[in-house]
Amino acid sequence: MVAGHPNTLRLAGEEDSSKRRQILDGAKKVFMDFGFDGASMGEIARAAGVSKGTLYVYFADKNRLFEAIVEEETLEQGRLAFNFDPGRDVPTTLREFGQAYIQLLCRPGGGSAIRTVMAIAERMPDVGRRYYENVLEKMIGRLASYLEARVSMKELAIGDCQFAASQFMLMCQASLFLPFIFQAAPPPSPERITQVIESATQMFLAGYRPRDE
Amino acid sequence: MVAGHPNTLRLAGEEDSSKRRQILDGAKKVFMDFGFDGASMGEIARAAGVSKGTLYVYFADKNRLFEAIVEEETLEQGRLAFNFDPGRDVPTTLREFGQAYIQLLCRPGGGSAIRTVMAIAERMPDVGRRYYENVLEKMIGRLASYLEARVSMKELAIGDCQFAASQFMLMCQASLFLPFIFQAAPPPSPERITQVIESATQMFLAGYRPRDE
Amino acid sequence: MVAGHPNTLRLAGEEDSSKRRQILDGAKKVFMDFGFDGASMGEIARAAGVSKGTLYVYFADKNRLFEAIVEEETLEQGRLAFNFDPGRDVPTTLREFGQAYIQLLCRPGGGSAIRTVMAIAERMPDVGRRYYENVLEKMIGRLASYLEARVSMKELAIGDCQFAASQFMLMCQASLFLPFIFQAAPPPSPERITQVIESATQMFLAGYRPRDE
Amino acid sequence: MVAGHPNTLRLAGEEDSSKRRQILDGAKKVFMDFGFDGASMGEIARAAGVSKGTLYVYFADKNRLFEAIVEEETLEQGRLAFNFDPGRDVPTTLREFGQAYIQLLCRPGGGSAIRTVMAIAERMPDVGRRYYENVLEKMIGRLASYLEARVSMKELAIGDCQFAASQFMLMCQASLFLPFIFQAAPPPSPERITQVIESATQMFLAGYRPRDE
DNA sequence: AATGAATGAGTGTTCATTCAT
DNA sequence: GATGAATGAACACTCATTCAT
Repeated sequence: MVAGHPNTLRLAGEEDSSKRRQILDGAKKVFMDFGFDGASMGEIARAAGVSKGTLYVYFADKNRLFEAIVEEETLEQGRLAFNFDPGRDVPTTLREFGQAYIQLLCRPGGGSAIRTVMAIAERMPDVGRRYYENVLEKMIGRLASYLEARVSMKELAIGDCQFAASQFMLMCQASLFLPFIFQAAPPPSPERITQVIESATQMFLAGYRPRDE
Repeated sequence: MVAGHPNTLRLAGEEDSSKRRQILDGAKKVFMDFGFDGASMGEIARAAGVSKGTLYVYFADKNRLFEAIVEEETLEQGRLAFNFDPGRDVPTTLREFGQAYIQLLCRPGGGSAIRTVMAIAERMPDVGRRYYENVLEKMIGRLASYLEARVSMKELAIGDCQFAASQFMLMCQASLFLPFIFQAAPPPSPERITQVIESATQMFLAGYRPRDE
Repeated sequence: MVAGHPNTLRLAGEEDSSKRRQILDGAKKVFMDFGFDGASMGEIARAAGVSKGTLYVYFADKNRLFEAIVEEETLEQGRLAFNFDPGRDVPTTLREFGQAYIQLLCRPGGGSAIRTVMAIAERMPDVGRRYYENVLEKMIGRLASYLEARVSMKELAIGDCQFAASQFMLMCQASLFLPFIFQAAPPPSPERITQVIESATQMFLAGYRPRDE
Repeated sequence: MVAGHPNTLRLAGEEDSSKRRQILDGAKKVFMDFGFDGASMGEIARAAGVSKGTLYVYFADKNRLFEAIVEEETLEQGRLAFNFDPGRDVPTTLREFGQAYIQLLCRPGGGSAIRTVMAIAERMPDVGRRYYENVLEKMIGRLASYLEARVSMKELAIGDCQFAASQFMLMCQASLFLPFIFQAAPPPSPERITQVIESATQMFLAGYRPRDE
């Protein structure tokens, strides 16, 4: 009956129709602010400035709209550029990456994609998995590649670079992300973030600096 | 108006009535599996083996029931004992604590308290804050106290033990928690956990071992 | 199964058990304040200081409890004594009766039996009818008897005394009862009541004074 | 939040949408038959021939729907035309007005607005007050104006015309309204009404006819 | 394509009533 | 008799979804 929703027909690279764009923008705001269950299609329609019916012209149902939002966020965050020039020195690279990473996690304004996706991951495992793989794992992978490059330059001594990358990223979160996501503290100040990342960098270097014999 | 639900009258230490216990157990399962919004009072009643009406005999409303679940989980997790004997050596203490901590986070069986609380923290900030303070912050604090003891024994050189504790705990999660919570990987094997914690311990010691001059 | 509720077994004149009395008192207050639907059995139990279960020991259900209340109120108001001594002069008798009647109707403190019964009369016609017959019609009848006595003394010229009594009573309400019951005005002052009744009395006398030929 | 229900947007004079009209008609019937509490939204939906959800498209909640019904009834009854031409003689005017008034009060078909509003007036004082002011008080006022005109023509001798109007209206109810509203008697026959009003008219004239010196 | 009126299944909650103690 | 824990049917209300226009 439904011959296919517009979204399923879109070719890669085709630009969104303005209505579809409107909907995605409105829905993103509402989903991120209220979570999947807390967001109502009516609220989304209002936020998008379209009628409720129009939502269903572009998206088969609420799930699919949500998935589209997460997919877009996933792509966007997956596209984030970091300077992983293998020629750059390790401390600088780690510091800059750490900054960008924490800013992604602790985005002010509350509605954070990561929380929203975490929340629903149990009921929509594919959504969670894809977000993890395309954003976080990918980020880990890119950092890991950089680290490998420096390992082969003998500047670092790391057994499992993928794992080391993950370690670094989590250290960057220390004292920042959990209080933020549990609403136990206001978003951290830039100064605090800098301190934390500096410490993570030092620790990382202390742990993975090649041992002089 | 209502002079108080049975739960508000319970004395400390008084054991739960069996019905109340049943409800808490059923509700915990449903809330943890489906999240606050995804859980319906009907489903909870069914899971608890009581009628919907009975739910409201023991809890004023869905929010209060949820809060009671989280409170209980909070207390239970906050009561978790770790061996922080200041006389024990650092590597052993960190390893054992790390194991217990990761087992708490990555509890098999899906429905995890931490995810459920995270998910709702934006709309129920008090619930989120209390969980963080009474479980995670408390755990950090206890590890920090231990570290301080070892610092004064000159075995560690740490500026901010609270922060260092947080760093250690996050390192323990490396490659484990995020894939788990995003449903991107099955719960990690005990061996994998041991490896990760060993690495975190080594890194921690490398970073905070006192420098001989 | 139920061999008969205590109330159905009570002999006339037997005094109420204290529990039954408590229930009637509590229920009366709650029913008069909130109406039949607005009153809950729980609230009634609380007001009566007994358990909800006990309500059902004495009364088969909410309807029967309500009927008992109305019945009691009916009897009580039906027992109200007025001085209808046929020897007393008409103006005095009318004035005094009018006062008592208005005080019955416009009882301060809100919860008025008459409103409560009116409200439910469509759904419980028997209750309404019995209240009307045993209170209002009876009152009309007693006034009518008095009037008849004075008619036979040639002091009044009335064709239908029953109807004339009804006319007098309604005139006494002029400007008082409707604003009161529609919450459009505070309960009338005693002075105002006196004026109104005086006017009703004059009008009545003007209308039913025997015509001298 | 919600920018306004359709009803709030209606321009004066704009005719009701057919659905809105259907709902008002169905709800009126159910509310008048069962009272505010006795009426369920499901029953109203059925009576109106719409779905429950549709009720909430047009009215924010049950209270608002009820208020709209009463408001409409209020306006309709407030618009009732009476011939209060100051040139018409008093007995005719009173008789005709009395007829119309009693027909309003004792409308056959049971469900009477006046009873329904009375019943709820304690819990919804505004609704009660507005009904009284816009229907009954207004009617009293119009009769009072007519009486004043005749007073200045020396045809009547009345101190307080507002009060006299109220007296007349209540006398017209004698033996009619209370039995009707308490379900103690079937609606009165037209002949009976005529008699009652004739008597009220006579009494009124007897009381307020100017005294010849 | 876009609308928005309409739907009805589902929600949280209340409450008259029952019954084991 | 008296209790109060427990029930489940009913309620007001929400919201994802449909469909005639």
